[in-house]
Amino acid sequence: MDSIKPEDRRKSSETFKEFLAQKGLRVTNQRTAIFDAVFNQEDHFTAEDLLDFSREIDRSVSRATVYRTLPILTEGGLVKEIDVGRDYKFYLANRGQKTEQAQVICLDCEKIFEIEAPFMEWYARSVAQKVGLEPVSQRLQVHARCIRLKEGGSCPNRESH
Amino acid sequence: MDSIKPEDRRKSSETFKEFLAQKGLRVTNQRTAIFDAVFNQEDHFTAEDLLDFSREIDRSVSRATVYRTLPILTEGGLVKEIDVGRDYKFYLANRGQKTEQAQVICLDCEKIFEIEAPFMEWYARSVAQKVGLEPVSQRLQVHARCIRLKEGGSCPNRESH
DNA sequence: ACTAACTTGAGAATTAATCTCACTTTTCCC
DNA sequence: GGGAAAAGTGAGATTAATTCTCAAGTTAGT
Ligand SMILES: [Mn+2]
Ligand SMILES: [Mn+2]
Ligand SMILES: [Zn+2]
Ligand SMILES: [Zn+2]
Repeated sequence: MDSIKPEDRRKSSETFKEFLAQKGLRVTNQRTAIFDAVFNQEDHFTAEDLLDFSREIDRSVSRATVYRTLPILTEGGLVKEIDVGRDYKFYLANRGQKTEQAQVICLDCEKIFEIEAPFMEWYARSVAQKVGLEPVSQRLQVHARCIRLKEGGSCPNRESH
Repeated sequence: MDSIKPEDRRKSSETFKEFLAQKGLRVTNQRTAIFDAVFNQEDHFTAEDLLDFSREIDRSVSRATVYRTLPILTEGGLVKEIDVGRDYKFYLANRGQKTEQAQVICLDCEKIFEIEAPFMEWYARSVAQKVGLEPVSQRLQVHARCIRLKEGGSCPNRESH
């Protein structure tokens, strides 16, 4: 449906080179492949997913380099790291969404939705204030079920949401 | 400061026996030790912590049994499981607090505070509704810093909070 | 081109959590 | 009280995401 325009991807790729240069990091084929793989994805992906995607671009990418590159991307704000309490993490290309987003995890289809949560920062601040602390970041996760599927049957993972 | 009264502990222990019986589970020394260890703790603890605490009560408790018992306690609502994104979980004796609690994690002293977060359920509902989902549970985590300690120096982990 | 510093791949290591299975313990019936 | 079946347990092996090690390959200035 809404795939990424090649021009956007190219532009992002330029940004990435600048990003690396600016941090004194070298531009390598592997890092570029990983970066491109990240921004090919519309949805959440795991490190292992990313290894596969990256290898479709550059066969030589290794698991170690994926795991080494992800922190660079997340700390640089290019990728969002999401931990919903499983024993592996999810990642998401950061295309400049709002910071006030919650994760709604459907218990029926396991899908994760990034949903705007207005005033979340303000709300978190009001909570943290109670112990004399100042928020640096906050996250809200909601585990939920389809309103429709009250009884048996799986969640319509497709267009339903 | 506010330690648990022996009578309360004994009462809880009775509740535990009923709890097990009612689920068709057997009352063993190990389970009892683990339960007592849990309710000796005021604060958050890890599975490994709990192993130590339990062994102080019954030397024979094994790691396997701690890990087997924790799900029984959490599913039974006696213990609250808390995942703040580290690679191990925390647990907390459930003494019947509000369900609307957020975790505020101090980045200076690593301490986790369970803080009341009024209207959190309502708020989560308003977010989940946007994708046609109905909340089953929700969690808000706030990473924060001491308002005072803007520059160097460690967080006064003691009475400060 | 030269080279120092950086980066990488393969596979070993780490570690929270789970699993296996021979051996106990608990329950429950007599 | 025994006795047996079912449930539970400990020790140690296993799993699996992630991190580490280090020899070999690359990058980016000179
Ligand atoms: Mn986790
Ligand atoms: Mn793990
Ligand atoms: Zn769904
Ligand atoms: Zn603190």
